[in-house]
Amino acid sequence: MPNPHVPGYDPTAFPPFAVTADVVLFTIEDGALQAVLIRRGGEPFRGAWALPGGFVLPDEDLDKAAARELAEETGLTEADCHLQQLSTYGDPRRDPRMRVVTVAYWAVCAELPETRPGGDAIAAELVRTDRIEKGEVVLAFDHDRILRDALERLRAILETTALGARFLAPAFRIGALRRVYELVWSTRLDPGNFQRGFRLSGAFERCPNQNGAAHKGRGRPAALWRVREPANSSGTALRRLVIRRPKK
Amino acid sequence: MPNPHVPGYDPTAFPPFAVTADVVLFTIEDGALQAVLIRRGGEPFRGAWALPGGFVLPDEDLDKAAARELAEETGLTEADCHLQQLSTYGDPRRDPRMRVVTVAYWAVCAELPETRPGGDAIAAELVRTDRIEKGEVVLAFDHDRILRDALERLRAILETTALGARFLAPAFRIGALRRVYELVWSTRLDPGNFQRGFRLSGAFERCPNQNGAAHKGRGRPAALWRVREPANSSGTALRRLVIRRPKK
DNA sequence: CCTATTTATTGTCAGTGTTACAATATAATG
DNA sequence: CATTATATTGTAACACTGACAATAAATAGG
Repeated sequence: MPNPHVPGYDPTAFPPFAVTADVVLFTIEDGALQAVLIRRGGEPFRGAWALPGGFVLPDEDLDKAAARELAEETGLTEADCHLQQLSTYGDPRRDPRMRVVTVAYWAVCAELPETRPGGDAIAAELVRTDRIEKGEVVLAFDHDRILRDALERLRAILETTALGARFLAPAFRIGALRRVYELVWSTRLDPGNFQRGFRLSGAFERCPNQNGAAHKGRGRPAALWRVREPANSSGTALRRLVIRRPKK
Repeated sequence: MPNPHVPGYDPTAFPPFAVTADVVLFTIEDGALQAVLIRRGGEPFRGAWALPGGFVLPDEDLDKAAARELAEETGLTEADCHLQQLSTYGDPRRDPRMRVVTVAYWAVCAELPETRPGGDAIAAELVRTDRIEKGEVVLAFDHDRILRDALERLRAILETTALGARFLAPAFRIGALRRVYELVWSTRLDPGNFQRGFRLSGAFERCPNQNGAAHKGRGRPAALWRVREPANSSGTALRRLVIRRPKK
């Protein structure tokens, strides 16, 4: 079999590379940004937390592999979450057993199902990202690095897209979205200014049945909003949002 | 050999994946943004342009593989250019012969050497990116898509980092850097406003030997500048620059 | 030597966006 | 009905942007 680039070069002469897809799935629960992790049962790194993921199948696209692994380990379908490639990690010693190149993805979802479509319970658990950033939680392989990179990407992307809304149900209140931003950025945002940026962005629209669900709390009930032109297949083409992350 | 994630799963049962590293190298010549490409000699895509690249070695890091391929095909060392991972492409049918996952990189250099350190001539040639964007040039495999993604990344990154200076010699004039921006963004920038953004960014400093090389042209000679804290190993930590890309 | 020409650099100013903060509105709770 | 909590609107100082004008410094050509 000829080489795709250099003639006379035989790739089968090399020991095979394994290619995996790992997913950093973010969600918000208990007022904190959380990552979905799985506790390792076997060696190496027995008992450590690891990202959900696994081998890319011989005839499977990378994106599909990530979506499949995510579905298998969390029960989430492609419509439930935003899934996007992050980066690829291929240090020769990142897995002590063999050469594994992993294509890392990051994802955002509103709520984690308790059970899979099949019916059996989800093995995945939630771990607060602040605990990981403080180094209180041990992650297997180079998953700590991957998760930090994903966090950085998530924080950056919130600044320019309406992706923060993927942490919430399709119909949400502005205050809830503001709280998403505050949690992800670990900062405080002025409600009035957030409101203005939110409206001027043009990325959202009022829900028609605004009178619908009143909320439980005390104060003035907020209007329900949703993302404009939602579910355009993958949700990639979200409009530019103009909410700035404070300098300090 | 056990599976890194799912026990009882044997990766060697699969046909092997080949992993390659391909590089989109940008440079400026003849007043145009150019990409460095190689003309394919063999099938498939004989005669089409392709990105420089090749197989990752069994015990080689991805970044090192990209740097090695770049050096082999263009004679550039790591210090000569900024090299950064772009994205990974793994459609099962992207190479008709076998399953090849490619980790794509993008790079920026000031000047392409004529000969390799070894002494033999460089096979790589320059192709104007505008011709590729217009579809006048046929690229092999999915390299057209990769190149377009790299272009998008390059344009975005110029907005927030001082990376544009990597298109130039270590000591450069502000006007030359402005011309880089204008070429990459296909736009016109006000010299005065560019000057202000340039200085306020704090990313640059005057060269001590400012009186050094007077330039050839007619008008007032410009001062020479350089990037602050240059060559911090990889050049990743370039300061945030505040030059905005015009809306239209 | 003088003038035209070219590019660099500084200055200006209106328009616009941002930030911090105050004020008002609306409904639930006790 | 007062209290409370949140949503929403208003405002004024301030910073930044964009278009353009003005000045500075050199060279080329007569």
